[in-house]
Order: sequence, then structure tokens, then C-alpha cells
Amino acid sequence: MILSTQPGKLVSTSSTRAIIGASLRMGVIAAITVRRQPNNNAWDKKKICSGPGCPTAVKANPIPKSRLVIIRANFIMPVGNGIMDASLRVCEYITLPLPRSSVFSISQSHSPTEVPMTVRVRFSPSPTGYLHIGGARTALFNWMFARKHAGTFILRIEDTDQKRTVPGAVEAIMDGLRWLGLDWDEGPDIGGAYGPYIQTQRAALYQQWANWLLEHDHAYKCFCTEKELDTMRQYQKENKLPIGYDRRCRTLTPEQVAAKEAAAIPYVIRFKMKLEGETSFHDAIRGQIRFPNQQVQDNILLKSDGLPTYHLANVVDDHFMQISHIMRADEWISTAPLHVNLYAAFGWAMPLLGHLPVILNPSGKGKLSKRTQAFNDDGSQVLVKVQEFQEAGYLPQAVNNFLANVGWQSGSDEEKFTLASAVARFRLEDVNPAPSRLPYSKLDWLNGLYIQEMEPLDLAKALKPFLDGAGYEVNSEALLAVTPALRPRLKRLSDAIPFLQFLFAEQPLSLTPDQLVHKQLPEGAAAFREALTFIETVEPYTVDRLAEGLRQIGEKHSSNGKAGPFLGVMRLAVTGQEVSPPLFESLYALGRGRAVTRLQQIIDLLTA
RNA sequence: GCCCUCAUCGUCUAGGGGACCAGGACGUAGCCCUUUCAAGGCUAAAACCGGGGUUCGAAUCCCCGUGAGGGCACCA
Repeated sequence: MILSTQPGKLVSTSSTRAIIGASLRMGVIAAITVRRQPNNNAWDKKKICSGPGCPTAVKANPIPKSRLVIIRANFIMPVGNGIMDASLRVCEYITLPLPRSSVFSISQSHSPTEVPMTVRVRFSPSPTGYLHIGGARTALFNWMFARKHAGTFILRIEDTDQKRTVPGAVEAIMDGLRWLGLDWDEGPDIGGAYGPYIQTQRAALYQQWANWLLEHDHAYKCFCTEKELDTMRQYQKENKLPIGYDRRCRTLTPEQVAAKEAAAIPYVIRFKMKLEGETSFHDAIRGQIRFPNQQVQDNILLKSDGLPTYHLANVVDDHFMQISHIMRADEWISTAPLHVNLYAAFGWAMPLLGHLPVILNPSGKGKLSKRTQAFNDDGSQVLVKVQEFQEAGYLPQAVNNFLANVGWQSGSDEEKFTLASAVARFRLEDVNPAPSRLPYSKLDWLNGLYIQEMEPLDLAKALKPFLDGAGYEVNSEALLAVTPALRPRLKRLSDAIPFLQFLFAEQPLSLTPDQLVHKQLPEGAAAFREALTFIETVEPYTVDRLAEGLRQIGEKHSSNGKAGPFLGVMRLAVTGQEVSPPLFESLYALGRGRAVTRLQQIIDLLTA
């Protein structure tokens, strides 16, 4: 009966129902569900029928899993009329054409996010300090989105809070972005068609539009002093009233306003928010978000110093800079309804919003901040500034890769990828809305992988500043010789410092005889003496020749015929480090002269 | 207090009603290799926040809790 339904057979809705009905009587059909597939990614689900009496039948007479028959039709809703492409599953997926039927009518509820032809996005930090890793992540996502859609990435400086502006911060932020390779197409340093890109230089524009709102009854002047507002908030707190501006100046009569103005009382301009109803907007990452309008304050748009607050400045700038998408941090969600209403008051089209998840402290308590010094499980300090990552010896491509993996998933199981491939696959819909901590240990792993890809010469060059910084003046030839051996041992560039310490160690090395004996090496001193002679005379003094000769000596002297035991103690003898690069490279980097000196000291120590 | 957001191994995540006794990665542990430490290879332990509901079937949809984060500034 039902199981004889063959692939390719036309099944009408009514016959589908007949099948269900008949099968239900036999106690084999459980349910039928339908999924629409408008494209390969987005799915709508609609249950069209779950056979009447089905639950009872199943409960009364449980069907073994193997006999549970499921019909499921997956079909693509055609744009026009006609037959839709469908598949029907009966125990297994089989493909069948299925005629259109009203039973299958599906509401359009899941439209794919549209990306307009011209993408213009911005990263707009406040110049209050260095580039924060969370800011860098926001910048990275904006940048990836812009590059993906061949759009424009804009750097805009939001310096309307003069009190918090720090000299040199703009340059520091730009340095951070440059180090990461996030290049901008328009910005304060390079200009652009929509400049200036520093908000304090656009003050007149904000004033103009604040006045426009005033004239069109979307805003009002507020003469409240800070003291007054503090008192108000205090009162609200004590009396458990809703916290926020009570809109007392909203109802000032024109005469009262004129009087206060005549008295030269400073004022701010506040937005006249709708008092009832709700504001909703679509978030590209979170879907629809609704706010009761009562929750939205009559926020200040223009401060008494004549500069705008963020709310006004960002709306005006995003409009005039023709920003198409706003991707900003989570913490802006609650002000989004204000912005929506501002756009509405101006009559401007709203850019698409997407609120990125915040980055949490490793403890999970609070968001990652540069003010609260945090520590990892291993006690190391949590890096927060981009510059700190650089100084710790991370590579920019590793940091980018790392950041891209937090809150976004590349769509494959590959965790290591180039920025270019991430750009190609970047979609706003794939951003995970959940806040996350930075998995720093993954950064170490990734950085190690990137280091292993480096050519020895490039790696040596990259290592140089770190060694210089530690006061180690390694000669280039020696450095280049140990670099291949060093490479797989490095997670961070700065890890090279302890490895190469032996090159600068005080003489003599602080070793004790018992550190240099090995069970498998009965005549240690003799082996060292032979090694000494060999090192003194070997020509040329190369890693390969050293390896060859010392291996032979080791094999000869060890009781198990393997070079290992000797090489181990020998390495310790010449480096004095429990952990160091391998012996041959270390000897080479040390140079013949110093190698001989150290070995002689060891022999003296053992024979004393 | 009010409002908003979020919730899968320790961590970053996959997951869009049956393919999941939940997959990958880092980290951790063990073994192999080995010249110390790494790297590399193999193996293992390790999660659907709780409770209801819808459904034949829920990690997935809905509701209620709980927890975490954010906002309620003349800061952004």
C-alpha cells in the first residue's frame, strides 16, 4: 500500500490524505509534515496534517521504531504557478512531483536578508584610548562584510565627548587597525566624499538638524540643571519610581521657554519621544525586536556645549554618509528604538541593523574591559588592547583568524582560514548572537600554526625585535641557523626569548655533576672528551657535520647503542637549560669557541 | 525596580522537528615518536540550564522559571 508509492509517481494532496487515512487505520502512519524550501538555506516548516486519532493509535499500540512510517514532503515553492518540485519521504526520502494545493499554502515569513547593491559600513570608535580587542572584532566584522559585498569601509571618529577624548588616541586606533590589516576606504586621514570623518568637525550639521527637529515639534529645549536631574533620580530611586527623565521641560509653554532663554539659562535639546505604542525593528542577527515606547527616554540630542550626543550624531552621520548597514555592539540594542524614531522623525530611511554579541571577561563576569584587569586560569594577564597582542608576539593574521572564530562560524569545520576565505563566506545571518569569552588558548594554537608557516628568514626577521627588546643581540647568522629548530616550538614570537637565553648565559653554567650522568652512559666524561676533540676540529662547523659526528660518539658510548642518552646530557651541558633548542643547532648558534669553553668546563666539573 | 538581549562539552562552536545514545576545534589526560621542550600521529574523558507544553517524535517550536549580559547619563 503506502510503501509501494514509487519515486516519480504523482501524488495529489487528496491522495496523500487518503494514504494517511488508510495507513492510520493500519496503525503505521504517524504524521506528515511539510517543509518549504524557497532556496537551499532557508526553510519554512508547516505541519499540514497530523493524522486524526494518531496519538491514540500510537499510545494504544506503540509502533516499533522500525515500522514508524513518516511522510514528509519537501517542496520548493515556485515563484509563479505550476507544479512544484517536491520530495516525499516514506521511510526514506524519495523524490516525487507534487501538485500545488491550497492545503499547502504557506505564509511568507522568512525572507532572506537582502543586501543592497551598495554596501557602506563604518567603524566608529571614540578616541578614548587604544584599540580594544572588542572594538577590533567589531571593525573586523564590518570590514569583512564590506569586502564581501565590494562595499566601502569607513572609519569615523566619534569624539563628541570632549571630556573623554584622549590625545593621540586616533592615531593609536588607526595603528591597531593597520596592524591587523583592516584598511578603510574613507576616514579622517585619507578623506572621502562624505567627510569630514571627525564628528567635532561636523558640529554645525548636528545643530542644524537638532533645530530642524525643534521646528518640526520632534524635540524640545530642556533647561534642567545636572543638580536638578540628580535630585530627580534620587527621588525616583527612593520612591521606587521608574528611573529616567520625567519630561518636565516637555510641557513648558512658549512663554516659559522664552523667559528662560532671555535669562540665558543653558539648555539641551531633547527628543520628543512617542509616549505610547511600541517600536519594533529588524535586527539582522537577532530578528525582530520590540520595545514599549514608554521605556524610551526623551534623550538628549544636543548637549549644552553645542555638541551632539551619540544618538543624534550617529543618525545624522549614518544618513549623510549613506551608511547601509550598522553593525555595532550588543550594548546599543536598547537605544536602537530611539534611533528608529529619530530616523522616522527625520523621514530618513533606516540602515539595516545588526547587533554583534559582546565579548565577556574570561571569568564570564561582565564584559571584557580595559579598566578591570583580568587574569586567565594560568594566572597570565588577559590581553585587551590590540597593541598588547602585538607586543605579546602574536601575528596579525592569527589575531584576525581568532577574532573571526568568535561569534561567527565559517560554515565548515576548519578553524584556521585566511581572511580572504572568511570574507568570501561571511554572512551576517551566521553571526551567533550569544556573548562569548575569548578562547585565548586557541589563539596560542593558531598563532603557532601561523608561525610554522613562516619562512625561516621571515621568522628570524620577526623574532629580531623581540630579542632586541630582551637585550639579546643575536647575530643574524646564528639566529637564522636556530630558527628552523625554534619554529615548531613557538606559540608566540616572544617565546623565542627563553629558548635562546643560553646564548647569553653567564659563565660557567650552573650545573651539577649528577645532572649530567645518565644510566645508559657509563663513561660520560670520556664521551664528553671525545666530543670536545671533535668539536675543536670538525670542518666545516655546520649543523650537519656536528650531527653526524656527535651521533657516532653517542652511539659508541651508550650501553644501548643509541645516541639519545649522550645527546640529552650533552645538550644540557652546553645550554645549561632544561628546555632549549636541540643540541646541534644550539652548538652552531653558540659558535665553536664558546662551545669548546663550555664543554671543557663540564669535563672539569665531572673529573674534579 | 522597569525594559531589552542571550543560554549546547572547561572554552569557541555545529545544529533550523526524525539522519544526534549531539559533530568539530582548542584545552585536558593517556599512548606512540623523540635529544630536553615542542611539533606530529593515535586514543580517551567531556555538553543540550530547569520545569511545563505542542508533536507519533524536541537540543531544535511555544510558555514559565533560573542564570548571565546590557540599558534606563549633558558617555559612547
